[in-house]
Amino acid sequence: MNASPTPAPARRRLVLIDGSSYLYRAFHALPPLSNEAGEPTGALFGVVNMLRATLNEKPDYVAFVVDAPGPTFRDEMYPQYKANRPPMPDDLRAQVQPMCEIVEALGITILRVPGVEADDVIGTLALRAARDGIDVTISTGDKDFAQLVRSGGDGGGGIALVNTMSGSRLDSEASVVEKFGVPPGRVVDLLALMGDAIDNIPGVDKCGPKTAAKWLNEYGSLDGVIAHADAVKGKIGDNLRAALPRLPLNRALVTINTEVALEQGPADLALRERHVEALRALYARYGFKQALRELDGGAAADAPAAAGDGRVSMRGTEAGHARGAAKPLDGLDPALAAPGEYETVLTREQLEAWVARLRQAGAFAFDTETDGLDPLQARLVGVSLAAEPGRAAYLPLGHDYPGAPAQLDLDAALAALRPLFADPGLRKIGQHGKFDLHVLRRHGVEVAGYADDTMLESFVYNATATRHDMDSLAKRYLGYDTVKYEQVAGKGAKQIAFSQVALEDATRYAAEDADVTLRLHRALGPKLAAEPALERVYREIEMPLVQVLERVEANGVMIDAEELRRQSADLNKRMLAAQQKATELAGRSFNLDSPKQVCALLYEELKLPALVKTPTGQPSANEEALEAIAELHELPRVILEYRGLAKLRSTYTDKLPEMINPHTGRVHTSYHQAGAATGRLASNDPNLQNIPIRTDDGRRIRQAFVAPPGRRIVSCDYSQIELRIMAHLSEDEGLLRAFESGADIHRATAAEVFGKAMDQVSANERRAAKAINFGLMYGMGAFGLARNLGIGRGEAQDYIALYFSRYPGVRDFMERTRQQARERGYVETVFGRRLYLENIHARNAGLRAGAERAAINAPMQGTAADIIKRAMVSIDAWLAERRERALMVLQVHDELVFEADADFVDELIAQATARMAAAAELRVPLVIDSGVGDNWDQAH
DNA sequence: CGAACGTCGTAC
DNA sequence: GACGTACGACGTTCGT
Repeated sequence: MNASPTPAPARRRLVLIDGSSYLYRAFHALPPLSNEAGEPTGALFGVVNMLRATLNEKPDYVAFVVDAPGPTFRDEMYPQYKANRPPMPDDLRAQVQPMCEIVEALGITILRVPGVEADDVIGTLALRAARDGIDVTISTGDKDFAQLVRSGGDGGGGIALVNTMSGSRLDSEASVVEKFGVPPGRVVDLLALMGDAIDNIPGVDKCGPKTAAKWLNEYGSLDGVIAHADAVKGKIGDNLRAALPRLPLNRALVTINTEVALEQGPADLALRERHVEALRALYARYGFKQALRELDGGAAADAPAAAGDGRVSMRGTEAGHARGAAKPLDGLDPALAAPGEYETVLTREQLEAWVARLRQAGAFAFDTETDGLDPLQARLVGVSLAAEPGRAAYLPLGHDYPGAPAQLDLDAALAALRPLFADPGLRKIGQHGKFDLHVLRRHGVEVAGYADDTMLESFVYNATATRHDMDSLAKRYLGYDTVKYEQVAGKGAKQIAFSQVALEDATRYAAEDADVTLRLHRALGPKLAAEPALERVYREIEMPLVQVLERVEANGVMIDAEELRRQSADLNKRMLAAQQKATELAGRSFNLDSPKQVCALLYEELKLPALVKTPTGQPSANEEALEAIAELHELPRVILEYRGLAKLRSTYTDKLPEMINPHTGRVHTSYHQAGAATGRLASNDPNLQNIPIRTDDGRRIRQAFVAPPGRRIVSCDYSQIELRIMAHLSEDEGLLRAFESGADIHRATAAEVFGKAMDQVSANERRAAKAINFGLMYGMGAFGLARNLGIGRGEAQDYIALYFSRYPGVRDFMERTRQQARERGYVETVFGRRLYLENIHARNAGLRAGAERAAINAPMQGTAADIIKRAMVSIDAWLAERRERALMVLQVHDELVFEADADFVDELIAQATARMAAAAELRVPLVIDSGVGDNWDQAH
């Protein structure tokens, strides 16, 4: 609570596990699994997972507490105590012993105290530890323990309650009040009134948690309720008066005894070294594969490296939050953590009130709900809106199920919203809003003033976090668990369309989306604003790009499906021939698509040498491996032939025609703006950024990317943009001069490295220089270069050394970059985009080296991404008045593809190349190559 | 039977 | 172990 200037030493932590509770709950919650020997394992499995989760939190002390056989003080007090509980099922009883073995092997102390119930052991230890300043977590499924919860502070530890099966957590008085309606001190009174069927304690008939809490808040305590029992009216009042005599006993029974005499104290419960071999045997016996893997591989998992020099790495702050502090997200505005109130808008009046409220607010968050995930085909089902945290509306417009309430007319409702969305002065906030922009546009609503996108805020703030979806962001930045889509619509075969979801559930889910988006923006906006460089990347590059990408996606690209079908047929013919040949050579049939079967055939049956290994150490059947043995046998070459053909057919010629949108007749990829950590876009559904070009068979596919009659395909691409950026960043004189002169850069490099005149450079020397140029940008070493060029490692090392002696600025730049990564924990692009390197201080040398390579590559790849994004925004602005004449249809990292009227091509090329070249001011010129044709292949 | 993982291969 | 960033097809294994 009280923030001290220097970080306080971490509190010691004790976890008390209610073993019996977990065993029972896991047994009933999980399906009756068994291992290969037929022994039941379901409950065991649940308990083991819970234990592993518990140990991941690295507690200092742990106890696994179970009931000892024999009567306890409660039985003496109340002979019927737990009398209606059935005997333990045999299948569960069989799991008790193995469970204890696993607990022991994990290094956890098992406590079983005769004559004392597990609850009282836990209560006693919890209180003692808290008094000693230890933070206590009680892990149980039993809500009775809520009576012990307290916040830490003033030298005392806190006592928190977690239920790992439901994921719920009570860690403060306030959270208990929120859940039960009464503070921890009144929980026993509440339980006494409610009774407990499981323990055979009858409470007040028809009195549940709500009534009990109401009475307690009215009369202060159980004694107060008893004193005023006559004042309670109605049937339930009679029930209360009938139950009066037993209420004091009830309270005694549910009160956890915290003063039991115990031999052990908290200090005796220190976690011991786990017994790996014993665990391995137990896990193997019961078939716990995941636990086994963790046992074998998990030890290598490094703790995330905190960034050096006291700068706040986002990763670092997260780790800090995660460490079980009482408030999961310190420093968060409490208004952003309060529960929300959501309204279903069904009437004209409600809608008008919301329209007024949104306009009044000057900014609002919105989200659309649809009947599908393809933004170019989905139909609108509803819209949600929020203008202040905690208050949101869901406007259902297409829910259709038996008994669905009447909803506002779609067109009328959109007509009411249209002026809001069209007003550029009214700021709109979304999460992955490109999707919603598509949907709204297709329903006749144009959006202006799309000002903030929380996905992009998160991406620019820390691109390293791989997920930027709303659920993850809410968890990460608000400590908030959202309602999941599956929770309202089901999953798998049982999933229903959102239009079938009951309005109540739909509102809970959809309105929350808008609410959480707004809250996230309130949380992330200031974080971003505190970093001016990042704020600029977000404002000046990413946000303007959203609408541009939306247009590029909506434009789509025309595909000649007939051409692809012809190619598929041709590929198919050749695949069959290759397959027949392979069967002949192998002497039997096998699945050419299965690396496993290929390996078995080549290395075991045919005894060919396995020269290449996969990253997991197994013999590989990849191209390199097959090439290596192609001299020894005909079969590898045939497999390679087959593979090349199969790849083209399955990934491209068969797939692309399937992806044609029936409404537009074109293919619309989706660009993922927060896809690549370096800032590059990623393309999917389908991926149009990896259409083949290097081989003739592959390149033919580009002939199917066409323009309609009277139009042409125009391609403009940056020439050697990443190398130019390397020249800019390194300020290496030789490299700068080479680009200044406009020479062929690989030839110039070869001339420098091999000490020749430009026109004396051989094809082979140029090839080597090109490999060096590219390899360096990826952080490649001598080994990689040697493999790439098929030369010796020593020779490759000589080339690299020679290169660095000719281009010393490049060497210095690379060293500077590595150093910056180590010191600050991140590297940045020319425009200030940052990439944090998680593993830059990893103890594992492989991970660390990988992070260093990424650090070297990211400024170049990322700057190139920034530049083309800026160019896209600029070109799109110019095209705004000329959309009939030309469309931007594809982006492939350093290339933009357009479709244009034949008589507009020259003007387009002039503008596009000029704007691409002007997208950055570097120390070298940006050069753009362009081409025109009837298809993408010709345009290159 | 679907999810997750491993392997392979395409692009820049 | 050894070249950065992606997506996706296919086979296989896992877990429900």
